[in-house]
Amino acid sequence: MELPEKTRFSEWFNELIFTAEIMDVRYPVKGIYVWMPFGFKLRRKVYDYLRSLLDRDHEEVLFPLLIPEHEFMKEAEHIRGFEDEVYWVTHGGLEELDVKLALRPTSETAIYPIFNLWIRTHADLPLKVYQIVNVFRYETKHTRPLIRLREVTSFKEAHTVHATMEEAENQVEKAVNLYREFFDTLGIPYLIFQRPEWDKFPGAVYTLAFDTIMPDGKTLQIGTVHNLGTNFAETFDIKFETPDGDHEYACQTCYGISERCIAALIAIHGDNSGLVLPFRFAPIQAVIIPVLFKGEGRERIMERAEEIKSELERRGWDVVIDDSELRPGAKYYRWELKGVPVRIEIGPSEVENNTLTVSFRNDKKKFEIEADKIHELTGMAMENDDRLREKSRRFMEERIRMCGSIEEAKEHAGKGVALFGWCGKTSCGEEIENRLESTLLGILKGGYNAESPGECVVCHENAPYVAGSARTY
RNA sequence: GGGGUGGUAGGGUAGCCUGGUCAUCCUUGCGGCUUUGGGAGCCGUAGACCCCAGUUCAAAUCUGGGCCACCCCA
Repeated sequence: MELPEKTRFSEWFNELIFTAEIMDVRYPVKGIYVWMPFGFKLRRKVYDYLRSLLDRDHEEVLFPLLIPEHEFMKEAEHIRGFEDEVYWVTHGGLEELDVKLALRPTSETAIYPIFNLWIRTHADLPLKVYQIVNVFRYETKHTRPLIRLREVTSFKEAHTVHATMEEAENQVEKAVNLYREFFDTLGIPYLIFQRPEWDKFPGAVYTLAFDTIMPDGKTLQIGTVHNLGTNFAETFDIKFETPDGDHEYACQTCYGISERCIAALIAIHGDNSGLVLPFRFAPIQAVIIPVLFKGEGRERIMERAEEIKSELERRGWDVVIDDSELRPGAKYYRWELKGVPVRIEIGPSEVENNTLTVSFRNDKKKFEIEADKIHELTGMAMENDDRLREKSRRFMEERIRMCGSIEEAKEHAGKGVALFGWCGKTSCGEEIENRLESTLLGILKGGYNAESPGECVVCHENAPYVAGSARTY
């Protein structure tokens, strides 16, 4: 029952996911897991928020899971990027299908043939839609819950279409800002990189990616934004009539976030006692623990607990009273494991003095407040979340280092993100990957302030860019 | 991509080498008594040899294959 220490991150994470009842990891197919009720509530709160951000200027749609082979095979680069990992539906019952159907690994080739029908003139643009769906990838190595999955259950993908490249670039920036807001609210710090040519989304002109640093120093890609230019428009013949009557290919973007955001949320905030969750996203925001003694006003304590519960619920909190038969200490451990941000204890003394004993999950310090100051708890919970965010940011920044030499970068890329000057040439980029034995994340575009030292860490020629490298998930 | 280790109850394990008695222990679940301000105790009870084939009078144990998990290296 004892959770491994967080310093043994991999074990800690796997164990926590299961014991905190986020996911049941026992589903008998590799890389496929079950969302349990508690985990699903967490997912829902996070995705409701993500939805609310997108709903500002996107429309939600739902495209089919199955993609006919001839559509999937249209975009050459795209196919090459995914062919190793696509699941195919080849049979209907006992009959072999004439047209094989791909389980979407991502939905470009499902959506864009229909965009071709939807888009006629400049008045149809810009078009901005998103969907939250499951996608399938036949991962061959090391699957793990929430991080490397064969069925990604929570893929939010947005797809936009624009008249000009400039507008598409603009949209990329908007998407980046939207993701910034999302991760800032979750308290997940990030670095933004423009991925190297060989690591961009298959079919994209360029790819920006959000990476966060996990407790073991490896980075986790938690969001991507792609400028597709006219690459897919040319393949799927997505054209529009301009005001002048010409026909031009549209420019597209797409950007995605998966349940890796929840992996990051858990990994970054959690501690040796279990989950730590920001108030806003906690499935249970407060637990009330009645402390009952034999014959000492049990009914009065339970009544009081109910009153406090209703009071908090009126303020929109999700509250649980733990009236199980466990002793109070056992209950504390249980709810700390589950990351409940606020704990309120009510016993004979609280009833008598009209107070509440409160403890926040973060720092675990207990204190008393007057019961009629209960309205102050929301503000305190928010301040607590601010501290969580700061702590996470500090953690990340401690693991980023500007490195002046290959040797230094290699040393540091095993512990966090090594930054260095890069001329931008592919040959130097490849040499960096080989010599550092880690992944070149790309050109730093945000999330951390760093100036280029002026020369490339490999060729020592002029380096306009700061690039980063790390071991990655 | 390469290598290694393993799969026994809901979770964690012993037994396996050397085939043969009621498959070990901890934990969890359930019922009861007692207790409750940081993981209580006692009594009772339930629950397992990953799947498929093979060898054998007999397989958790040996052999082959499959599925799954974990670790190390690239």
